[in-house]
Amino acid sequence: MTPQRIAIVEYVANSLHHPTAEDICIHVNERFPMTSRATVYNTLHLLRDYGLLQEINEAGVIRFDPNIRDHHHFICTGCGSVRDIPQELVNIVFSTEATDFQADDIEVVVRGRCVVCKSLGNVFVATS
Amino acid sequence: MTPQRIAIVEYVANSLHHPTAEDICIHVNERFPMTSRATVYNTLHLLRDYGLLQEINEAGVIRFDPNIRDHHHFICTGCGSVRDIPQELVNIVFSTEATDFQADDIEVVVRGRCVVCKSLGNVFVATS
DNA sequence: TTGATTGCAAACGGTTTGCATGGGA
DNA sequence: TCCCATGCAAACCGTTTGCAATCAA
Repeated sequence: MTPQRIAIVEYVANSLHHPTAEDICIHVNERFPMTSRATVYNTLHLLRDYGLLQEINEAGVIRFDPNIRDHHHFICTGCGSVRDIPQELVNIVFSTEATDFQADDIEVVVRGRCVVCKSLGNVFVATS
Repeated sequence: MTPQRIAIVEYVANSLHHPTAEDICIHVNERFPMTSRATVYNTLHLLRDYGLLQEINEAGVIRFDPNIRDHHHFICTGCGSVRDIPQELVNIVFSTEATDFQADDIEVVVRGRCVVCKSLGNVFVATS
């Protein structure tokens, strides 16, 4: 456990908005300048391999989610933010009779507008 | 409508496995050598803009799906293939009372092993 | 002649890798 | 001493863009 790793873990663990690797790089560098991308990615992949966080790939960009319980995701089409939806709120009935594959995991992604973007009338804003 | 465009449309329309842009490039070049990536992407984006196909982004790679009806996807963790799941097979009950966002679209991704990988015992094969 | 389509090559952005350095056990 | 985390830079891969050549109307 090095200072850089602690900073990465703390930042991801305390974030509610599923930061991208780039977000994490920027914030860790505010506390520990000169922290390289390699270190950030290396640490995040270790955490993932140990099952301490989830990777979610949204539109080609990997985001990191400290919530490892079964849950689903809401993605705002206004501001690009990603939030968790507790498993309990989503009830899926999936008829497996007509299928020949073995289902190991079901992921639900809900897209729409968050309360802020809804009130602001944001319809689409590039996530740059 | 140029020969290249017709080849692209035919290939995507007749494919059941949701080809990537690279897959499409390779197949179109078998019929029309020298077809450039720019042409393939350009045509695919046109088709998408006209609503004639869907883009699905799986693990950072864009795949193209000629099925534009509402449906969901199964992704095989053995061979990486992607298949459609008809809307009718998936029944989602989503309680919106506890949420403050506006849900516009729900996407379900089922991961598991297809019938072939199940019988071959494939657990994970890199999709290269 | 005009506009759209094409091929090429370079740029782009996020991610991964190779390698030398340096600190801790 | 050995191992492993680190920083840097380059490579990588899929995608996008700029531009000149070409084709059809």
